Amino acid sequence: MARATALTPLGIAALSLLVEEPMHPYEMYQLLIARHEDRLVKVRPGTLYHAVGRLEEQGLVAATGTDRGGNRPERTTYTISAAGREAFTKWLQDMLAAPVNEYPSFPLAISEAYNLPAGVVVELLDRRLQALQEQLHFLVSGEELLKKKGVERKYWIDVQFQQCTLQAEMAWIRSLQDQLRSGELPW
Amino acid sequence: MARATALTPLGIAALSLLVEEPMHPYEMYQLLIARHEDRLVKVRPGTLYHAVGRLEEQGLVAATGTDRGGNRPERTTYTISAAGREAFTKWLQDMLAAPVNEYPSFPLAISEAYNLPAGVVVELLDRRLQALQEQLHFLVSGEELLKKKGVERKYWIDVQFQQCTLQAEMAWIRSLQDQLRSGELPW
DNA sequence: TGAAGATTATTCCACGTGGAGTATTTGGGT
DNA sequence: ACCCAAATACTCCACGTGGAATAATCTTCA
Repeated sequence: MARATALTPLGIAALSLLVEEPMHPYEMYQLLIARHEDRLVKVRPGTLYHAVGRLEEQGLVAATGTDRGGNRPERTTYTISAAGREAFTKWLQDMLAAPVNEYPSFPLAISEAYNLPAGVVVELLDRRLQALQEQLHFLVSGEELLKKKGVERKYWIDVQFQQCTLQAEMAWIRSLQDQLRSGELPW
Repeated sequence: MARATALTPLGIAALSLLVEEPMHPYEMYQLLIARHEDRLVKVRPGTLYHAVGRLEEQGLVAATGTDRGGNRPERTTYTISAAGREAFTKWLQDMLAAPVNEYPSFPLAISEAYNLPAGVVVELLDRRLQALQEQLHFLVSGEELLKKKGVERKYWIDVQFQQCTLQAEMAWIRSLQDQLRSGELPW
């Protein structure tokens, strides 16, 4: 029940699963992958075990029973505590209400782009646009699948958000390319 | 001259400064703060020294002379190497050409938002909008200052990029709020 | 039947980060 | 002339991450 160090995204993902029902870390891992949550959180087995361990130390989850199937290593099942539910909703509220700078590296690359010749920058951004286009297609078809399956929309609003920001980035890149090609932006 | 582990953003910022001229870590720190580069990279004195140390181990920079002013700890001046210049432009090209998922936490928060009542979500997003509005103002006034000072535009295109993505996020949030308020999106 | 490979389930270690700590020195006020 | 605060210039430690290692069991195809 050590001091409350800030919750990590993976810790949040774990708590979110434990809100549904108690489970053991490896089951969390499988669920996160199956649900494609790894699009939103970096999911790595090693990190997950550490994350759950820390949640336990902080008293947000508790180990409740350790069954074993066959002779495999025994699986420890964890259950979320009242404090865990509280910390989870608190994190959620904080993250929705207050933006935090997470220092993505594309803006940094953009700001250093003047170190390269204009023509090269245009060409590199072309490649980026292609990759972004693919991501967009992926998101759109994913959305259609979810719609077809009849999954309630409130469970996948993040897909629309990602589409929205993706399109904004693409539009900006195109406009920069135009300005570089036309010479409107002196380089 | 150890193996080439991936360059970190702060390492890139350091290299970028050393492209201009040799200097010692603390001068880098001052310059990064003075130029407000800490908007794009997380700049922490401790981390900076480590970052430069690693660059040296990788042979991307070299310590060239250690003067001392007064009786203060001696300052080691670093110079960028040919390999350093190469690694720098390579990073730049890679980052411009290929998007990398950096797992920002707002999408995660969005995707978990269904755990809160619709009314609360709307209210939390209101607060977020206010904060984003302030950031936008800050960016716009920063832009005006740079324009007034006559700084060439190629040195601050990142400001426009940030404005663009900020506005996209705000627009999306407003549309989500509308859908929640009107009940168009069942919660 | 038997070997190869995937799956299950977890531990361990090397690395980068960031906050706190340290020690000197300059500048500003009284 | 003196004291305090800020700046200068770094070092160190605790923590989170992620990739590799481990080891057993289940599947699959010849």
